[in-house]
Amino acid sequence: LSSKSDPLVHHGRHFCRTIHAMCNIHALLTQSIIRAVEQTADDDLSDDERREHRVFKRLLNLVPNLEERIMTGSEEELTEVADLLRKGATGARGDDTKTLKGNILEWITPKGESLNPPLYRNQKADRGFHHERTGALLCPVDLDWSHEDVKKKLRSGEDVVTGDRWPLFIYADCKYDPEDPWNGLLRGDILVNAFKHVFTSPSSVDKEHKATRSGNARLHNMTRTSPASVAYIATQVRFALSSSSVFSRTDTVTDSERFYNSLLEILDDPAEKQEVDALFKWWD
DNA sequence: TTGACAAAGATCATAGCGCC
DNA sequence: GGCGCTATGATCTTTGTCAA
Repeated sequence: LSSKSDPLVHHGRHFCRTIHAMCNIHALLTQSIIRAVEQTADDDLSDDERREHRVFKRLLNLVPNLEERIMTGSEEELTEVADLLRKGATGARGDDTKTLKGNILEWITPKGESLNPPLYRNQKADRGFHHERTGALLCPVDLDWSHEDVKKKLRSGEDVVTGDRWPLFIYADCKYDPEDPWNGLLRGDILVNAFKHVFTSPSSVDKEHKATRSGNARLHNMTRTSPASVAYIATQVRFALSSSSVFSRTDTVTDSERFYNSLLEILDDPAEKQEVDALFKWWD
């Protein structure tokens, strides 16, 4: 076709955004093939392995002929396939990180007002807990940002926020109800805006139909939201609000990987199925 | 109806950084 | 000093618009 890059790169981009953003694709393929060859029974798998297997299934579903290609191909070909997918995945993540970095400021600025002190589109050092607005949004739900010593501890790093402590921005209207943690969960405005930004088109956030070309959702025939796509967006937003300039999965300050996984875990938990179903009905 | 044009996005290439 | 990753400017592609 007209595209010069390998279709696998393209699929890798979508894989990152909607299936799994934080995995080692080569390892995933290798492990999954081993399981397929040994015909491991489903009961013998650990929870993690079962999760991994689901990811693998979705990947096969996404990429035409992938199963045949990796099952019959050589070791070298497998490595090449994994590499192209990985390239697409990291590329997509980088691109999203970049564009959200500037645009997110428009969504966190109250209408008709400006931020005080101002934040800059191309600079992150002043964000995170150093700024009133981003600090309030990132503040873990178990703390109260309006307390001065809470702010102080978060700023100094005395209180380290790990990825499993959820920030306020993932709740609708930034209201967390300790009695009912599901109330408003993952329905925040910023999330919705960021989601549109990435999947529909950046311009679809404030105007209905202005885009002059098809966005990511259409490019990939995406018709529904999925747990991984929302978790991905939440992770991107969390990073965009933070003061760190480098996205790293393992970095202990941002702890993005744990955050992402903790969201996925909740959304995958059979015990929460009802709530999750309601949530995605809302999203669609 | 058509097709040139330019805007809007997607993707690519690479410099720079931290780590071993 | 090499290696792997990320950020970001540069480049390529697609699509809606508008005038003929």
